[in-house]
Amino acid sequence: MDLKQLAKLLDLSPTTVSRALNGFPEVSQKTRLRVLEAAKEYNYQPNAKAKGLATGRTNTIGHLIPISAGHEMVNPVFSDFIAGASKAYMAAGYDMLLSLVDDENEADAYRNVTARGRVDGLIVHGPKLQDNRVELLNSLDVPFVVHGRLSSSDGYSWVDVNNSRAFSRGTNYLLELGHKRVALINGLESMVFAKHRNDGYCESLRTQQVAIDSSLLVSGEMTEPFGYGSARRMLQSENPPTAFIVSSMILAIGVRRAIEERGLKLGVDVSLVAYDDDLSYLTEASDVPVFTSLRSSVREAGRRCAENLLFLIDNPHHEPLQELWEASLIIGESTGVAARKT
Amino acid sequence: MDLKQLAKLLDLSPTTVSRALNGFPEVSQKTRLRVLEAAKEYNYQPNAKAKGLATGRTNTIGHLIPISAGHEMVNPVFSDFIAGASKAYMAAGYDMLLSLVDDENEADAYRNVTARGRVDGLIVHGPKLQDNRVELLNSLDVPFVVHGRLSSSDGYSWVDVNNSRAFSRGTNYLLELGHKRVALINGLESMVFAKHRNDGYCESLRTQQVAIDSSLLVSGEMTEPFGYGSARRMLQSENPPTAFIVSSMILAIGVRRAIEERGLKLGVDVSLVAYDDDLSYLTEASDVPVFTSLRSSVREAGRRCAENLLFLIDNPHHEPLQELWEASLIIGESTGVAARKT
DNA sequence: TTGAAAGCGGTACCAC
DNA sequence: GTGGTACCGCTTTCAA
Repeated sequence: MDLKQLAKLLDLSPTTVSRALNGFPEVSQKTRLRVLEAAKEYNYQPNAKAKGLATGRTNTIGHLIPISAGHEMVNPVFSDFIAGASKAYMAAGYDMLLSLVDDENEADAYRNVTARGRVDGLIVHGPKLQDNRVELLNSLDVPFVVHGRLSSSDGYSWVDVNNSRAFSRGTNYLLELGHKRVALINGLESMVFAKHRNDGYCESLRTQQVAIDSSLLVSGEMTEPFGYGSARRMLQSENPPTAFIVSSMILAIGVRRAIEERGLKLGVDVSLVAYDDDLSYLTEASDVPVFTSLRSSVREAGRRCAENLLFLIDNPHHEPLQELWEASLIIGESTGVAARKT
Repeated sequence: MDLKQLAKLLDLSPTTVSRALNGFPEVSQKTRLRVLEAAKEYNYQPNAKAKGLATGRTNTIGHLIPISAGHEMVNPVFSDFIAGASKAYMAAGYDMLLSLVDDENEADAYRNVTARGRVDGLIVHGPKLQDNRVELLNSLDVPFVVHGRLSSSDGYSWVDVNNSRAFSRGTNYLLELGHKRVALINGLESMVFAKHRNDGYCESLRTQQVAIDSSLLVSGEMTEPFGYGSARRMLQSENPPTAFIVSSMILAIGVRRAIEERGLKLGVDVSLVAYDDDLSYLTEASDVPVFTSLRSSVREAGRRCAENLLFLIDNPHHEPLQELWEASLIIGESTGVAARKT
């Protein structure tokens, strides 16, 4: 069922039917109702390609998700982010175009998707310290919102959680428990979020006059093996850490296993603060301090990015939207934590 | 830069340029080269909407991912599946349209996306015991491939891993270690994969003449809290299990924690077989039998689904493609396992 | 308030 | 081998 057929059925011109369907004011109430009713009855849906061709819009947002070229890892938090964004798009009548691209083809992927007119806007995932995507997208003249920040925070739209604050609080928390040797198991050094987390950790140690021991500081792929291997190595050293602050749930699984394997007891011998864990259920089950998940807040970040982008699409000359976001990251309120005094 | 401009620049008709670009044979080698070169130079990309409108194709595959309406959970394995599929699409020049839909709006979402002509085909995720999507999609006359199977395996295309076999092997493995009380922590009862896993588990017990104890059998959302709560309850009972077979890595995290909290030692007091864990690194680090990850095989499943679908799109009247897949699920080769004799 | 007709940017038939 | 032209399904002037 297309517009023409529907028009013929109603004995109206396609023009009028289109106007009625799109809520133009000049259509009489009577015809509008007739049209809407018929559209519903015949389950008419306008062809997206035709509509897009005519309007220049696609009602589609592109998400190009970077994957580490070597080991096609996808960060699992993306699924939560995507879930939040998808909801916003659905509500606004937008679709989501998803592509996983490896770093080498990234620029081409952006050029491609815009040149072919597939999207009205883009979400930029996984900003890195060396990142030219903002520059590229500005030159392509397409609206976009970055999830996270680049090395500079100026001149583009972004939504970010306050990673440095979260990690200084987490570290403070462990220091207050009496720990002197707090290890940081972090994400890849090239990622901005990891730098921010590292900054927070270091700042906390500096403020508390604790020397930074580089042997307690690692960065890597957020995988269970990396968490396990790093923690294991540290725990086997002659001067092991008594506490860990860890950058993701996946890493934390590995860290826990290393702790367990070493015969140490979590919360007794070793403390652990994991960044994006979902340990809320422990509040009922034990007396370790525990706060709720980052998963729901990543979903919220997805929603915010999406909504900001949709706004920017409708308001092309608006200044950049920037949200630094504390929610659910404040230790004592929501970050995943499982720790106990040594 | 559009076709017309490019044609004018080359002093050719749009027709010829289009033909040259699309590899039609009747174009002279000389013009073809000129055209291709110019296209590259001006970074010409055909407008996807226009092309789609003219050809009736969209070069887009839709993935409608069901989310449990209540607690917007996204199964994290989806990100791996998506990664595999995305790669196949990329190679074939297709894009992926992703939408998360809650169960109530599912049928509408399928109708919508097809009626608006947004996709050339669909991947069906998360088949349930009660599922009318195959029927619906057949009536909508759109190519699709199911990841998994419905209650019936006939008359549609699917790619599935042999869940029942994987779980009977896992259970057998535990029984051979001497366990008599093996608990199954499974996914939601409404899901077909959970039924298949349950079938495998039960079959193994039956074959080994071990009575099925329904108190050792639970189904639920694949979350850490559910795994934790279930394992905890079982371990506290007067007749606790000595081994667990668990339906996902996320569940296994919870189960491990319950074991640990109880003061039991994994691999000594209790054995655990987790279905989609990534414990490959343990092979170096310990002497428990360990096999590699399901994550990479879910990625592979994504690739297979995608490739089968693309084939079906090009061969509309081909009979259904059906792949029952053992790879990486055979205990002793690849399923995530961490267990030890009691 | 309604309709005719000209695009949007390609493809594909038909003639040359 | 190449070009003219109708058309894909919708929106949007312009005229009535």
